[in-house]
This record gives sequence, structure tokens and C-alpha cells, in this order.
Amino acid sequence: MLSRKAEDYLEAILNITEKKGYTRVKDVAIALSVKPSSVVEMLKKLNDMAYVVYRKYDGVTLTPKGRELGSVIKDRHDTLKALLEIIQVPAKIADKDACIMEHELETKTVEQLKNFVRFVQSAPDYPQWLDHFKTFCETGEHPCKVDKRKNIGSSEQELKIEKLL
Amino acid sequence: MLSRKAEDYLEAILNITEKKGYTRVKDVAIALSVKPSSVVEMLKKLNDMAYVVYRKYDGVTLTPKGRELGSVIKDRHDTLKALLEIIQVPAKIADKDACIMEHELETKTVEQLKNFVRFVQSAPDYPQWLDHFKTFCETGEHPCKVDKRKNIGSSEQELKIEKLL
DNA sequence: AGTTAATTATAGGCTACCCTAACATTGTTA
DNA sequence: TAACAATGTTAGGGTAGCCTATAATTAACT
Repeated sequence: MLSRKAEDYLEAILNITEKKGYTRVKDVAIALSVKPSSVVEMLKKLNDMAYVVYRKYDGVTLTPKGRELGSVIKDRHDTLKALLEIIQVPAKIADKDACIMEHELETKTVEQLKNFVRFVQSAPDYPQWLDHFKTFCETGEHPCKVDKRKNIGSSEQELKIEKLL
Repeated sequence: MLSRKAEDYLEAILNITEKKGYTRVKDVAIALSVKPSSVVEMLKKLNDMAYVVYRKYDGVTLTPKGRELGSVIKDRHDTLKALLEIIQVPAKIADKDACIMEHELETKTVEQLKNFVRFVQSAPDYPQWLDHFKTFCETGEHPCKVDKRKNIGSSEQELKIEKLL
């Protein structure tokens, strides 16, 4: 298992490589707000563990193994960020906090997480979409989608129904 | 600012104190899966920073300052746990992962986070409850609650409407 | 009270990660 | 191509947090 930090380095290398086509020590140092010497130290470790190929004075490239793990981490990050954005955390904070979750979160993030939880817990009726979500987890399908196919102009109908409530 | 670890210690002390009325070195060691010597080391630091009162061979108590910060952390933890449970992560995993978020998450947790994000992003129509959530953030009120007061027997009505869709 | 068991404390050591300062290499440009 | 600038590397050092082994204290039992 790689440490958190090692994963951060891997993720950074992946991001930089995707954006510029190659990665140098300096780029990683800037991305992670550390000194170049720290980067070199970690690159040696990642090289020994076969996550990257690191040759002196010649930048870094990811091995297939490294690319694979990097993708998993990036995906995790993107998912967390998306979740935070869904609950109205500003994009910039969401991106930052996706890395940190639990400790040292922005006030705004914590506030929105709380809001979301209270929103669900204090709902006057059991929220229907939660059932929809459960169904979605089991079937991969949105239940309303299935029902709607039976009708045409369902969006108009929905508007009417909304007014009824 | 306290480190993650220091916060973990503080939270553990708060939990143990709430449950047993007092806290000994051994309890903390078990709670955090570390050796007693590590606990003593950290208690000295927390004592110096005035988060706890630590006297040799005589357990630990939280200062008001420590109790306050501990509560904030515990609240954060509870919120994250609740969020994970809302998205159908089993309680036990939710509790564990509330501490960890982002790194070293359980497969199940990541899966459910992904499900939730996909659930929202792939919805056939823009999900209404998201608007409700936005309103909730601004007003602290559930919009449907307000509308419903105008009618009686709204839950019956809802049932009918559901059948219509 | 005396002996043993449990708990707590100290000393010393280890690893991960970061730093600064000095040195090496590569790139750029007159 | 020589000189300077930018970048990369190494050496040496620091802190946080963990450990083991050993010593001190407290608790429990006969």
C-alpha cells in the first residue's frame, strides 16, 4: 500500500503528464507545494516500487502500474469533488477539500455537508429520491425513467402535478 | 492548528470520557490502535497546549478548550458518517471511513459515492430535490412543507400522483 | 503486608517526509 | 563557445508519530 503522500505525488504526475505531455521535477514541486529536493526523494521511492520511471535530469514517466493506480486516485478525487459540488460547495473549495476530507476541511464545506444531512433528516416526508437512489444502486436505472416511457409529454404533466402540490 | 493525529486523540478522549466518565492511557491506546507509550507522548503535547489536563498515573481530562474542539471534530465525524449512511454505506464502514475520507477508503464507500454522483448526474430530468436542497440552504425550510400546508391529506394526494407518473 | 499482575512512564531508536545549502547538469543567449 | 540562468541532485538535518524494552507506579489478591 502506498502512503497518502506517495499517492498525492502519483496523482500530481498523472495530472501534469496529461496536461503537458511530460513531467519535470519542478512541476511536481509546484503542484504539491514542496521543494524540488523532496520531489526527487519521493521519485526515487516510486521508481524503486515501479510506479514511475525516473532518470536523473530527465523527468518522470508513469509505468502502466503507476498509470493505473494514478487513475484510480484521480477518479476518487473527481468523485469526491463532484459530490461536494452537488451539495453546493464552490468548485475551488471542492477541489481543494476533495484531497482532505475529514481533517482540516473548509468551514463552507462542513456547513454544506451539515446542510445536506439536515436536509435529508428533517424532510417532512421520507424523500422519494432516496428510494430512487436505492433502486438506482441495485439496477443502475432511474425508476422514473422506466415509468415515463409509457407516456408522452411527461414533462408537461409534471409541471401540472407540481402546481397541484 | 492541531495535526490530524492530535485531533484523533482529542476525539477519542472525548468519546471515552462520555462513555465511561473518565479516560485512562490504556483506553486511548486501544481506541486508536497504538501503544501506550505513544499515547503518553501525545498527552504531554496536548497538556502543554492546554487541550487536556494530564497527570502521571492519573488519567486525562479535557479542558474547556479541549472539550470544545473535541466536540467540533466529533460533530464533523458524525456528519460525514451520516452522509455515508445516507448513500447506503453500511454503518460500520461509514464510521470507519468518516475518519479517512479520500485516502484508503473502503471499496464499498467509493462505490456508493460514485453511485450517488452518477445517480444525480445521469438523472433523466434535473432532480427536483436538488432545487429543494438549494432552497433549504437559503431558507432552512423545505419548500414542499410550505406548499403542503395549504392542503389536507396531501400524502394521499401524493400517492395518487405517484401512480399517475 | 508481601507478592504478583496490570498499568503507566521513560529511554532510545526508526521511518516518512520535509527542509536548506552546496554542488552538478542542462538550457540560453551574447 | 563562454557565461549566466534555470533546473535538478546530494548531503545533512529536523520533526512527528510510532515502536520496543525497561523501569516505575498502582491495583489486586493471599
